This record gives sequence, C-alpha cells and structure tokens, in this order.
Amino acid sequence: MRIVTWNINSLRLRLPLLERLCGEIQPDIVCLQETKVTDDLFPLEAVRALGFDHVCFRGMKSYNGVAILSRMPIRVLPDMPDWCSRGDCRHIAVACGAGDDPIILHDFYVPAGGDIPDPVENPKFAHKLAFVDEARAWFAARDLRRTVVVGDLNIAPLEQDVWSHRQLLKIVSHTPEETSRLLAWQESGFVDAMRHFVPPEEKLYTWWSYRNRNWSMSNRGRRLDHVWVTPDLVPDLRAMSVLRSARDWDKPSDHVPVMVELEAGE
DNA sequence: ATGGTTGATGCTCAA
Repeated sequence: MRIVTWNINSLRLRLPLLERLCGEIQPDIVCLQETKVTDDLFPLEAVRALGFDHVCFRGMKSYNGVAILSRMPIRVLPDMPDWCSRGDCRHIAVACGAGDDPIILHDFYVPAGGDIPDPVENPKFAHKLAFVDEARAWFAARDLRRTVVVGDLNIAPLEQDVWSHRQLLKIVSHTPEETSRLLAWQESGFVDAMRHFVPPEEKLYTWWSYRNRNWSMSNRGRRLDHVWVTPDLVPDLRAMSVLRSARDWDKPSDHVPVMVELEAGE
C-alpha cells in the first residue's frame, strides 16, 4: 500500500499536479493538506477520474482543509477531537480497507504558528504549541496499533531536518519549544517512518520557501511533512521517497509529496 | 537586519 502525504496549497489550482503525481507513482492513498476549498466546491469528479473512488474531506474557505483520497474503501472515524476548540479543518482520520483489521490513518495540518516564536506575544504560536500538546495527550491516552499519522506538522524536529540548525533555532518551525513538543507527541507511540529509511545524520527536507527563486541551488529546506507509524507496522515498511522533483513542476506547491510504502493493507 | 513569493480573496491575511 502506497500512502502519500502532500500539502498541496490549493487543491483546485493544482489538480494537474495531483494527476501528474498519480501518473508517476500510483499511490493507493493520498492525504492532502491546505486544500483551501469548502466541501460544496470540492472537485470530487476530478478526483474520482484519477481512480480514487473513496474520498473524504473537510474544508473551509481560504484556509486549511484536509482530504483523503483512496482506491480502497475507507470509513471516516467519528468523534475526533475539535483541536483547540477552533472548528478548524486540520485533521481527518479514517480506517482503511474492508477487512476486520484495518489500518488507521490520521491526516494532520498543524498550525504554522506565525513569525514570532513567543506564545505571549504571538497567539498563533501559542495555538501551535497548544495543538501539539493536545495531540500528544490524546494519542498518549490510547492503545494504538496499526496506526499511521501523516501530514504537514509544520515542525522540523531534528538538526538535519533544516538547512542550518544554528540559524533556525529562533525561527518558527525549529525552536526547541516546538521540536521538544513534536518529539514528545511522536514518542507517545510512534516511529518516524521517514527516518527509518534515512539516517538522522543525513539532510532530509520536504519544503522549500517560495521566497527563494533558486530554491534547488541554495537548498534552504526544512522537513515539515511527516509519516509516523506504530511499532507493529515497522516490519511492514517497504520504501519511502520524497518527491523533490515536484518542487519544480509548473506552479508548484512549496511542499513536495512524501510517499511511504507499507506491505500491510493490501 | 531585511526581504524575498504565493494563494484566496477582494482594497489584506496567512503561509
């Protein structure tokens, strides 16, 4: 089972890129963030035409929005928390597969947190920290198995997840307040599936700012997008790839797709 | 220290 996570930064604008992604790597499941489309305007027919007969989404006007596109049956998990009581569309979760032992898949879009890394001065940063704390507590209180967490978590936790650890320590996405919280959430029951394949000593990025024309040459990237699995799924991990080439597609997202292949759930 | 770009929306905000 090939699972892709991608902050697509407007689904409607980038439908041709989604089509290209599907042609190149044929994912079974695509988890999107920042769809930026309300549910009544979701491009369901275009998504079905790509072979995804099973689709769920939660969107809002202009901001946020998540969607899961699947070739196999999925069912949305009910009674998920309204994180930080915002009514934001930042999370959707499904059970994948028709069998009686499905894979549970959570798709998250964690708040970016604004520019100032101070929760007193910057309410958006406070929201981000609270969101991650709440997620950690929720998962820590549960017995997890056959569970995958993916999404744009908007935090690059390791030193080699950013182009310069030293220069980014006070930049939102890599402050110790964020990285310690994200790792605490991860350690509540998950293994970092990307780092299962790429050792922590190696640079690994999934996002390059639009504000850098020559993004590839300067390569000032960050790993903001993640795939975590519960330990019982680690033996099923088969492959991982970061589709760096997608950053150079026509009208690209600033995030590139990340693919993880699992033996499970066939 | 600063500015750099993009998307959705509509005379600006979020990223």
